[in-house]
Amino acid sequence: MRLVTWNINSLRLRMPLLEKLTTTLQPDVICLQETKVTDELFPLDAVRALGFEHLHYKGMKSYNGVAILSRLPLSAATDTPIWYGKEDCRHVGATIHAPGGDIALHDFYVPAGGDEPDPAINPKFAHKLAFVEEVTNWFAHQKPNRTVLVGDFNIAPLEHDVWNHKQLLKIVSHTPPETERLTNWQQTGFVDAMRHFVPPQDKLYTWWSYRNRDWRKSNRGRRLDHIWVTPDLVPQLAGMNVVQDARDWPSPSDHVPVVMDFLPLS
DNA sequence: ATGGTTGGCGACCAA
Repeated sequence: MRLVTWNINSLRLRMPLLEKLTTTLQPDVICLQETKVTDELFPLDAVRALGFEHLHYKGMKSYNGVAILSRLPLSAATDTPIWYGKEDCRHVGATIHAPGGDIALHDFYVPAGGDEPDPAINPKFAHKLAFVEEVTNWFAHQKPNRTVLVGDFNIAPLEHDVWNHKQLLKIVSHTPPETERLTNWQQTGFVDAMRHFVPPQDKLYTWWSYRNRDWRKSNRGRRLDHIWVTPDLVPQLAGMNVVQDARDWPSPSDHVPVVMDFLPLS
């Protein structure tokens, strides 16, 4: 099974890029964030035409929005909480009925958190911290197995998940309050599947700001997108690929897709 | 300390 996570930054604008991703990489499941489209306006026919017959999505006008596109049958989760009391379309869950057995899948778009890393003066940062805490508590009260968490977590937890660790310690996405909370969330029972393939001392990015003339030359990236799995799935991990070329596709998202291959389950 | 760019929408805000 080939799984992709991608913050597409407007699904309707980037349908041609979704098609390119699909034809070149042939994923079985794609998790999208920032679809920026209401459910009524979701491009259902175009997505089905790419081979994704099984869908679960939740969108709103202008902001946020998450979607799971699948070639494999799925059952949409109905027990996902309303985080921070806001129905703002940052999480969908589903059970994927894969050939070797079911896999639970969660697709998250964690709040970006604004610019000022102080929850007392920045409500967006307070929202971000509380969101991660609530999600952590939810998973802490479960015994997850055969579970995959993906998405744009908007936090780069490790020193080499950013281009300059020291300089970014005060920048939202890499501050200690965020990275500590992300670690706590992960420790509710998950393994960082991307770092399973790339050692922590190697740089690893999935996002490069639009605000760079030449993103490749400056290479001021961050790893904001993640794939976590429960330990029982680690033996099934077969390969990982950050599709860095997608940052140069026509009219690109500022995030690139991350691909994870799983061996058949038994 | 500041500016750099993009998307969505509607005459700015979020990232």
